[in-house]
Amino acid sequence: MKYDFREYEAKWQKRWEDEKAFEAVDFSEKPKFFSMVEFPYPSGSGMHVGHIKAYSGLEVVSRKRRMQGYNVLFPIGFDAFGLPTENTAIKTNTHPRKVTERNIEKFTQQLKRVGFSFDWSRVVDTTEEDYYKWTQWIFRKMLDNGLVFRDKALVNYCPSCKVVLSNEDSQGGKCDICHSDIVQKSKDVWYLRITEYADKLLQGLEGVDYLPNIKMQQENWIGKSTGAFVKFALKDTGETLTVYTTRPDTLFGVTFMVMAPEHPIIDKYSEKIGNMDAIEAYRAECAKKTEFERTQLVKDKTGVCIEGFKAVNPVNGKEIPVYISDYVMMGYGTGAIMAVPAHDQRDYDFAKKFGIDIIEVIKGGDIAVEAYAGDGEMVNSDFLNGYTNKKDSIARMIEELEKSGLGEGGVQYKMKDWAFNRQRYWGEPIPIVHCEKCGIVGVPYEELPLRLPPMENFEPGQGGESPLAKLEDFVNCTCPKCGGKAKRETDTMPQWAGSSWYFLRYIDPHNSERFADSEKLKYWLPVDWYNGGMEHVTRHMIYSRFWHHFLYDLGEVPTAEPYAKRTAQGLILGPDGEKMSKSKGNVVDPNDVVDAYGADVLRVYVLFMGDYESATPWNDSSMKGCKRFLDRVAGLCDMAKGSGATPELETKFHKTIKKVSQDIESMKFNTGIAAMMALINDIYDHGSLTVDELKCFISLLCPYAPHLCEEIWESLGEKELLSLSKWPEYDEAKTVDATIEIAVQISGKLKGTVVIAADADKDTAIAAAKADAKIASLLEGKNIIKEIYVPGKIVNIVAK
RNA sequence: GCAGGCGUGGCGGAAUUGGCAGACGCGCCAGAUUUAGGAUCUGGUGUCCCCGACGUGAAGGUUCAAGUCCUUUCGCCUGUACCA
Repeated sequence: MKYDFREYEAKWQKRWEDEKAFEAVDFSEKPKFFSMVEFPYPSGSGMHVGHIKAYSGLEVVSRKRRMQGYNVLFPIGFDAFGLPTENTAIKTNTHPRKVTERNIEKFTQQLKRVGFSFDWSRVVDTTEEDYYKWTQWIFRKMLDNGLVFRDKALVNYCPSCKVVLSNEDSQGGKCDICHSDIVQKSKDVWYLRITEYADKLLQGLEGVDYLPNIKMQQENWIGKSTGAFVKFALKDTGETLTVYTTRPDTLFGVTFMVMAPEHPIIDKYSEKIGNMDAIEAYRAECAKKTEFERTQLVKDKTGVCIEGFKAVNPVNGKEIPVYISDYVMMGYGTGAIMAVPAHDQRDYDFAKKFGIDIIEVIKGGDIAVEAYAGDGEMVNSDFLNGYTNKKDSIARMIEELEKSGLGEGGVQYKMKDWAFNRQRYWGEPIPIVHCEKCGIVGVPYEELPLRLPPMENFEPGQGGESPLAKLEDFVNCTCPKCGGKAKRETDTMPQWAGSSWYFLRYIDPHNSERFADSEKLKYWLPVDWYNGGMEHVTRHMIYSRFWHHFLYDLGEVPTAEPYAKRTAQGLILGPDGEKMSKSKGNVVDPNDVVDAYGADVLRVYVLFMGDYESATPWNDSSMKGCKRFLDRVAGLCDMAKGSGATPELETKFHKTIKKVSQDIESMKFNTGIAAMMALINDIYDHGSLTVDELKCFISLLCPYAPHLCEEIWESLGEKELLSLSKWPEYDEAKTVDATIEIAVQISGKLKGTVVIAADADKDTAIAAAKADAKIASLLEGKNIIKEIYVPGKIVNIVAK
C-alpha cells in the first residue's frame, strides 16, 4: 500500500463522525476517563501548530484509553468572549457575535481536518446565552455568599483611547495601542474575595497530581506567610498605624516607617501635615508610573518624609519618622511597613539615601556594607538579646506584643482579590443593579441570563466607561427589591470567568435546568487529566479551582478539587527559534501542513519533534522524516503474510508494546515513536512479518496516525473501527532477551563487551569477561583488587 | 531582586535507582537507480595526533564507575506582584 493520505483521511473522519465513535456515554459501566485540554480562544487568524501540539498529547492518551476499554470524555469548546474579537468587530464594523461564529467555524474545520477524537456533541461556547446564564448564576451565588465586594483601585488608564488597560497592554508606561502615556486612575472595582479561599486552595494542592513545578508556582502565587501585625501609635493624632511583618523580632531595629503614597491616613490628616505640597507632587509622580514600573527593583529609592506627625515604636517608645515611598504598595499587607534597614535591603537603600539610622539587631553581617538577611544572634534588642533561633525570637516577640495589646500574630497571602469587571462589550454582563434606595441588588435568578443587548457601536463610552453605558434602555431599570428607579451595572466580566467552570458544562452541555445534572457530575468528576500551557497554571487554574471550591461548599459539585492531574506542553517555536508570532512572520499554519503531508504526518511530527514539555523549533525537513516513517508503515502491507509471531521479532514486538504504552502515560511521545521507528527498521531488515504482527503494529500507531492505520486495518479485511478495537498487550517474560551484551571495564575504563546469558550470576559474568582474549591480555601481570558485576549492565575489574 | 527551568554532535533530541554517552529523526558524505532535478534504496557519519586518546557550558570534589550526586562558577530561557 502507498501512503496516499488524500484518498482516505476525509473518509475516516466522516466514518468516525457517522458512527459517533468518540462520543462519551453517561453512566457507562466502563471505567470513566475525563481528559481535557484548554479550550481555544477562537481568534481571527485561525489555529497555529502550537494548538495542534497542545491537543495531540491528550488526544493520543484518550485514543489509547478508549482502546483499553475506558469510557472516555474528551471534549472541546471555545472560550469566545474577549477583546481581540471586540476590536475586530470595531475595525470591520461587524457584530462580535458574527465574528465569533466565523472564527469558531474556522477553528472547527481545522480541528476536524486533523482528525482529533473530540466528542463533538458536547461543544461549549462561552458566549452562548445558555452557557453564560450559568456563569452569571455562579456569580450571583457568590454575591449572595458575600464573596463579591466593591472597592477603589488604581488602574492603568489611557487618556487618549479612554480605556482601562491591563498591565500587559501598558508596559513601559505606554499604551499598547496608541503609545501615549498611561496614567494611574482611581476607579470603582468589583472584586471576588478569592483570598477567603487562599488556605483551601493551598491545602487542596496536597491531594492532586500536578507536575511539581506547577504545584510550586501555585504555592508561590498564593504566597502564604506567617508573621505579626504590629500597631504603631501616630503621635499627636490618636491614630494607630498597623503594619504587617514577617520578622516582628527585629522591632528594636526599626528606625522609620514607610507608607504607600496612596495611604488614606495621609488624606485624613492633610491639615496637620506641613509639606502636603511636596507629598502631592510625589503622588503625582507615582501616578505616572504603572504598577509594572513601580515593581522594578531600583537601588535609587525615592520618597518624602511626612512633616506633622511621628510614629512611636511600641517596644521602646522611640519616636521615628514616617515616609511615603512607592516601593510600598497599598495592595499587600496593610499598605505600610516598619523599616528595619539593617536587615532588609530595600529599607537599607532607603535609609542610606535619606540619612536614617541603621541599627543592627541580628549579628552575622556587615551593616556598613549592606543589609544582612541571614540568621544570627539577636543584639540591641532588650529581652530578645541572646536568642539565636529566629523561630524562638519571633514567638517571644509575638507573645510580648499580644500581652501588651500592641500587636498579634497573623498570616498574609501574596494573592490579591480578583478584580472582576471590565469596561467592555464582548463579555458576560454583570447581573447587578444599583438602586438609589437599596444599594447593590443582584438580578433575580429567574431573570438570568441577563442578555447582552444588541448594539451597533462598540467603542468605549465616556471616560473609559463600558460601551453598554451608552444604552439607556439597558441601563435604566427598576429595582428588583423595591420596584423603584435603578441603574444596571454596565461593566462585563473578564475572560477568565467563562473558563473558570467550562469543564462542568462539558459533563451536561444541553441542560436547561441546571449548569449540570448532579448525578452526571458525580459520575464524571473530577477531570482525570488536564493539559495546557504553562502560562495558565497560576491565574486560570487558581481562578477555576476557586470557583469549584466555592461550588463544592454550596454542595453543588461532588469534589473539592476539579482537576486530579495537570501537565503542560512546551511551545512550538518558529523555524528561527523565536516564539511564533504574526509580526515575526514565522507562524506555521496546520492547514498548509495537512494539505502537503496529511494529518497523520502533522500529528506524528508535533509529538516526535522533541520533548513534549519543552519548547522546540519547527523544522520542515525534520517533519519529512515522519512522512518517510509513515511511507514505510504503508509499505508493511506488502510484506505481511501468515499469522502468529516471527521468532526473530517476537521479543522486539513485546518490548515495543511495553515502551509505547508506558511512554504515552508519561507523555514521552517522542521516545515512543522512536521505538516504533526502530521496530520498523528491524522489520525491514528481517524482510517480512505476519498479518498478526502488522495488526499489532498499526494498533500501537493508531493513536498517533489513525487515518493510515484505519485504512490498513480495513485492507486486512476488518469491518469494525480500529480506533475502537483492543490495545495490544505484552508479556513481560517475552520482553527479556535470552542473552545480553554487557560492557567490560578495567578500572572504570571501557575495554570491550561480552555476550552472556541474561540470568548469569556474578561469577559466570566475570569469568566470561576474563575469558575474552583482549581483556585477558590487558589483565596480564596485574593484581585484581575488586570485581564488580551490575546484572545486565556492566562488569568492572579494578586492577593494578 | 524573587521564583521555576535549561546548558549533551552540524540540528531536534535519547540515556530507570550513578553502570557501554549520542537511541530515533534531520542534515551531511559515498554508492545504486534516474536524461537532469526530485523521490527511493544501500552503507557511513561525536572529536582528534584514529590499533590509542579525548569528549555532556566551566572548574573542583565524592565513587570501582558521574550527563546523572555535592561545591563553586558562567551563560540562556520563562514567570513575576520591590510582598514587608
